Amino acid sequence: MASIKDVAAEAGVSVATVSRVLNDHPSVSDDARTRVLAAVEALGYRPNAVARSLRTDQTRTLGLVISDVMNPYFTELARSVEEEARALGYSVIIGNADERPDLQDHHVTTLLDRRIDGLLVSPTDGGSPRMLDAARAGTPMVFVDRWIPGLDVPVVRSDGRAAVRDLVAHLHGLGHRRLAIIAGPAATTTGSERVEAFRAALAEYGLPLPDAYTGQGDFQAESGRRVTEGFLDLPEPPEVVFAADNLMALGALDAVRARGLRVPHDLALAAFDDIPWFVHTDPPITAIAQPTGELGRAAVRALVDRIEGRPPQSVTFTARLVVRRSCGESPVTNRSQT
Amino acid sequence: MASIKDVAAEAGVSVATVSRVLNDHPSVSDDARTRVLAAVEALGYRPNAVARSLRTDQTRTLGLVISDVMNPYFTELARSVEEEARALGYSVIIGNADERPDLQDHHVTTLLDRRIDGLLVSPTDGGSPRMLDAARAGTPMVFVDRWIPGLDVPVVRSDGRAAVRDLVAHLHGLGHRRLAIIAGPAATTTGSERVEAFRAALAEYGLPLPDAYTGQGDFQAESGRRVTEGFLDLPEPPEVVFAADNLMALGALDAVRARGLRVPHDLALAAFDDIPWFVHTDPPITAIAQPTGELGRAAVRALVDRIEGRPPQSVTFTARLVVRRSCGESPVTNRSQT
DNA sequence: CCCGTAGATGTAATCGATTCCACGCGTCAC
DNA sequence: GTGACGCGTGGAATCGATTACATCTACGGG
Repeated sequence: MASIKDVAAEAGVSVATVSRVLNDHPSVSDDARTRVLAAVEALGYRPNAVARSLRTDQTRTLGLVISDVMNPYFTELARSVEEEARALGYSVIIGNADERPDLQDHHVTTLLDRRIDGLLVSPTDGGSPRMLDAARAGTPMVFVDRWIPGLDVPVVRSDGRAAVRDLVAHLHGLGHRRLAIIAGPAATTTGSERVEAFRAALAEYGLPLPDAYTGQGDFQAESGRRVTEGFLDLPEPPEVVFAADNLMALGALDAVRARGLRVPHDLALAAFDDIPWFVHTDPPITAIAQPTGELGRAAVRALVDRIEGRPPQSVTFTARLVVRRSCGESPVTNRSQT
Repeated sequence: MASIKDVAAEAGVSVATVSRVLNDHPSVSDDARTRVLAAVEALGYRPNAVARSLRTDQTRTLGLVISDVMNPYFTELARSVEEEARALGYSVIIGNADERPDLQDHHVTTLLDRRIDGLLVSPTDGGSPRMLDAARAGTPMVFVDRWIPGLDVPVVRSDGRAAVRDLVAHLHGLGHRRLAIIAGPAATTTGSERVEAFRAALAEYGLPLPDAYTGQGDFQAESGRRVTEGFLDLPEPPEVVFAADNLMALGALDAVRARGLRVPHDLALAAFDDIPWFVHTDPPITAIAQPTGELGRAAVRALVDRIEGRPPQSVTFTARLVVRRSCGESPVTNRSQT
């Protein structure tokens, strides 16, 4: 593969001049520029990004560490992150942590070894040592969706409290009184926040959230199934199950079906995180939708601001309730579009 | 950030010795090794992968260029690719082409500029110039799922002909005679192959595949919707629609619903590419399932073989039919598990 | 006792870019 | 006429690693 030296030789100039042409530095004669460009064309030369990175100490690459690529929410997040990054001239390397702290650490380490310019993280746990070190050492970093308290790292996320309140109002209006939740891991902010929001909203209606109605999940479908089975085995099962993410809602749906029961007739179901598929399930699932694309784009902008020396900003979006049919028929006026 | 020089100074040895310890070269004294390791620990030193790559001319990184990350089939493929690559000591950079040749080119260029060790591609079109150049220039490359004829590049894919035959048999057994297909872009191998397989299978039953029943899609949901609407507007609409990928099937489902019609009662539906969600749609969708995980892993192994100097092998897996309820009730004996 | 050899280590070249510094030359102002 | 200045250019240092080659020491055999 041709190097800058070959181009210089071909054009009859020094490597310095070639470099100047390539980075369009002002002081290059038209003549030299033309010859260099011709040589570049003739040799099919492309600058070696590795060498350039070594010298300039920047890779124009962002790392994105997410908890689970197979979760459509994160897939969409990853997609929007890549799009915005590309628009700003950066590439993205995605690390899939699969909700495992050890994998998360592995990816953070690898990304740091590759000297990525900045890190976008949706932490799986309370914060692995590697990540904390990196944050404290000043690696440009932004948390997205989930975050770790006590670190001076901007957070881009969405607030679901209002939407959870709307959801509980909707459920209460439908006559439901025994509401249960499948929570996410307590170590994640989204895991605990959603439970708290739900509990608070219930309290407004004077409803309790008994321990028996608080199942512990891990954001994966299987845990949704397991917890839901537990609920159904209760002497007095809940009337509604609220899953703290979309995958667990799917597991819950499976569990209900496996018993030959029906949603919403025998058990109503709602989920946090809306995804396109929820329109097509039987029945369509009522969910709380985050502006996922906005989230990803804002996170990238914050990170790039930080990298390029501008002050980065935390951003909080607002999630909203999308009513479908999985909680029972609702008054037409309360109906959102599919 | 500490460099190898700092470590050398701290340990009181030369950088050469540090490098030897790090790459566990045999001729290093125990004493030196201990001191170096202590210095590494003390400084929290991590080798700079960029510098290492420049010198050794290998990045231990694979590029994966796929057509659409949001398509669950490709998401799963990407996930299995990353897993296998990690197991073999490689990282993966994913490029999402969004079925756009220009984006595909952009990603191939960027990946090549970064001097990735090898490229895994599921081409969007007949082959962009950049890719053809790279293939001919000897860049280690493997095609996965889709491929470009006439290139000396191993192909890892699955053969759906038998499954398509099974599908047609299933449909014929259910009494359907007017079968239509939503094809993918003719420029992609999967686009044209699936139509051919379908046509051939129909021929075995003496059934025609009229042009009116051959809709042109682009592997995206919207095209499935559009084509299906066209079918429904026909004086004699088909009884079954076979979508050449999962997203177009979803679009078709939407189109049927939008007219207040029902699947399979008014129009039966089947899809190529099975995904977990098809179990949960209303009705569950009959699909042809590829061993996606196997595909991804085999592709990585082939590519790494090529990179490390072993002869790479093309691999073809076999897809299989998974019968659900979207084509009508079928005899219990013919029922696959969900 | 000396030489050959093997093991441990250091010096320096190298990978492919960027960039500081110096140099030559032409132009312009005084 | 000359000094100052600016432009275009090239030489060489540099980024952080790897590795060929040289050097030195110790040890064993003849």
